[in-house]
Amino acid sequence: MVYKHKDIAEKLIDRHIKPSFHRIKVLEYLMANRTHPTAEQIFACLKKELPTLSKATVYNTLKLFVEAKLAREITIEDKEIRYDYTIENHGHFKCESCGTIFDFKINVDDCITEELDDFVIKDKNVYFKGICPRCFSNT
Amino acid sequence: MVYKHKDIAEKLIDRHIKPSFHRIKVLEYLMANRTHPTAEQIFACLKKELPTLSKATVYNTLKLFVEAKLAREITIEDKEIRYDYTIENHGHFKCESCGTIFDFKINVDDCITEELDDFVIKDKNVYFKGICPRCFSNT
DNA sequence: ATATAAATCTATAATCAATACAATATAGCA
DNA sequence: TGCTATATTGTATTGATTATAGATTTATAT
Ligand SMILES: [Mn+2]
Ligand SMILES: [Mn+2]
Ligand SMILES: [Zn+2]
Ligand SMILES: [Zn+2]
Repeated sequence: MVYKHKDIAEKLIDRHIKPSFHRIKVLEYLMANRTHPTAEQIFACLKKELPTLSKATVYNTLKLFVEAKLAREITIEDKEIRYDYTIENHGHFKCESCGTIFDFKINVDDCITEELDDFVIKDKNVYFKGICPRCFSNT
Repeated sequence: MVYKHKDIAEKLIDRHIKPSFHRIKVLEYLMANRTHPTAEQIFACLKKELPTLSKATVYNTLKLFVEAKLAREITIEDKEIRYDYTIENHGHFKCESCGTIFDFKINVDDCITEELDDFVIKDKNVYFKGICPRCFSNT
């Protein structure tokens, strides 16, 4: 899928973020690469195209996006934060063999008790780990 | 609850871990403090009682425990790993205001689809974030 | 009991993602 | 054009975790 810069800029404006060129490029990357990349991966890839890009900008931009709910952080591994453009509720499965993070449908609201009735829930994450079918069949 | 060192040693032997004095103390701490402490917190507290204790020993010991499924890692925050003696499936809610991590009952198996049927699931974590009732009423 | 080997522990250095910060560049506007 | 606020850069720093090597304790054998 290819996104027009104008449309991406509009998404940023909707969230009251000024659509600078770098911000558009980072958001474009997230929209086009639904692989739950790390800040490092985003930086390395965009750096080729934008030689002056700074790592700090990538970190700053991603933090902005998360605050604006344009992206979500995946902390399935303590080592590194991964970023997901898809906000809608879904779970993440990380294959311990190949490292791939898969999405899966889940509706946790269906299985929580009234225990949390008085809690203000702002963020929900479901993280599974194990072996993916491809890695499992290669053993 | 107070635990006897002999009983704790047995738990370690069951998992094929030699029950050294320091290992017993760390496990005792985890059993007595179900507050999801960090390695740093465990170290700081035990250090008072065991002046020669090294931070590396705490880290090594915790890693051993996790591998042996005597404890589980909570990576709800990317900043730090927290440790939980309670293995049985339950969710974690972190209050963004006071930092407390609450346990809650949840059975995710009830709400996953057949999407993951071919995946080998070794670890399941449910992390919620928001504001706890106490902090909410103090605003 | 003493020697030898193995396991455990300590202390310190190294790692590395993330953050802080100060300097520079850019964009929007009078 | 200049002014001001915002965005970006480059680098220094942080801080949790890991690696490593030597010291100490524990176990085993003679
Ligand atoms: Mn996802
Ligand atoms: Mn818990
Ligand atoms: Zn895999
Ligand atoms: Zn609270």
